[in-house]
Amino acid sequence: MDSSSTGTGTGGGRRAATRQKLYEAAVTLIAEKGFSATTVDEIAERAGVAKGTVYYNFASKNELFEELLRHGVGLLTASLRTAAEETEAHGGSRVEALDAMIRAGLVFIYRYPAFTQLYVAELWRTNRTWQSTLMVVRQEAVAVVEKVLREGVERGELSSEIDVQLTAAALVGMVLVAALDWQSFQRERSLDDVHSALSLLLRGRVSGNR
Amino acid sequence: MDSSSTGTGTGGGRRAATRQKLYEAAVTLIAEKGFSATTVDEIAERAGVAKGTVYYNFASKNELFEELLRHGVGLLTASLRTAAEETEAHGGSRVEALDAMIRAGLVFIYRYPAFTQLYVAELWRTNRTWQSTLMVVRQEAVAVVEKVLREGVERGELSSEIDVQLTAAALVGMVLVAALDWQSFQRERSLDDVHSALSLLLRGRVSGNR
DNA sequence: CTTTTTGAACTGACCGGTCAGTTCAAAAAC
DNA sequence: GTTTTTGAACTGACCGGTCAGTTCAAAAAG
Repeated sequence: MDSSSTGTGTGGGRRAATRQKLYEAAVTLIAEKGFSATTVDEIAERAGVAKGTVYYNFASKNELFEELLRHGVGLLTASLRTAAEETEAHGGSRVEALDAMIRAGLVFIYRYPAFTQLYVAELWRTNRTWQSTLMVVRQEAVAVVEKVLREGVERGELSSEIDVQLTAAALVGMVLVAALDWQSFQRERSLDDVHSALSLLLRGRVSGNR
Repeated sequence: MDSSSTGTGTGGGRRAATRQKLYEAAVTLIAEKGFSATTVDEIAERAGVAKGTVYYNFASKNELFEELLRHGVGLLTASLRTAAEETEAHGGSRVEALDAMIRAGLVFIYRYPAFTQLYVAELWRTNRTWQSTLMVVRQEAVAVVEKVLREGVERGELSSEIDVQLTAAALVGMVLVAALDWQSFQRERSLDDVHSALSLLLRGRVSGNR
């Protein structure tokens, strides 16, 4: 039993592969139409799998969704952490680490636009159904940004006036919305364009003060 | 005959009052549960109105939603424009105008959290149903920010390096996400706290460069 | 002033259709 | 031989939209 303990990886058994297919099918459908407008039959069909298989792999439509959330945010935080650590290893400043994380965030959204759409659409809902799951994964992701901000303040790279929590939220929002807008309404721009614009804001070079 | 010609306002006839009640009922329900999880029966019940009345006032559930979107974003853009104009009238800089608009945005989200949740949840969906409506109202709101940015660049207050469209998106995102996070996860903070944090970022005082 | 008429606004029971979730015997994969 | 998948059948609840009928304030008629 439990041959799928490794979770996602390609090495996983048949089971893991099926779950992956279901994730991919569900994420695009739910991003397009929302959770409750998406039917289990549709998910199964797009995944090329029988409906019974969905219920063999997940207890319910709800649980499929919650595990999808955990799965996706796990990928994001891993990516952010890597970006921060690599900057660290190369002796970069904390501002450079934040810059690298912005880029990592953009790359993630570029690769998984559907997941990002779905996450944004659900995060601030007053709904009790999966809010606990969402709060946990959100905190996991935000904590990575907060940590780097705190380090920046300690080292004197960042103003000690800043409110770490609120600034973290603002930075995340900046990246999230700029990236989604880029994907939805300004497809012609390059990732570098978007990254430059955000980098300018982060480094305080928009209003050319002082 | 035709006593309801005035449309919305308080002076409007019975019809306008009913529509207003339906907007208020729909906005909270849809923010909580999403569009398709919200039933017309629920909306009618919360508005204290019979189901038939919904269909007397709106062609469909869909149209009710679209008019709700237009209504809400109309309020927002009016508020943003006022903030910008008042700064102008007092001889304030364009950066101060942006700052005032950030505040106006926060006040709006504070007053209409449900509408904001719903807007964010729907804006970047790949759904074709009401995307045209959403694109129109979004453009209306973003244009106000872009205009002030452009003026700032012309007057030399803002760096000419900036990309107006992307920076506008980033600023909007910053406000949107910081405010929603504040409302959802950090209720104890004051509006001034949030405003200060965002103002710092706008004015480039986070990374104390130069 | 009183009676009658009008029609916009509202009501709520009802209908056709849909969906999540369950079950299970049999096949396929390992 | 065990695990996983299949796919069809079934259920019971729910939902968007319809429509025949009701209400009532104000206009028209007397």
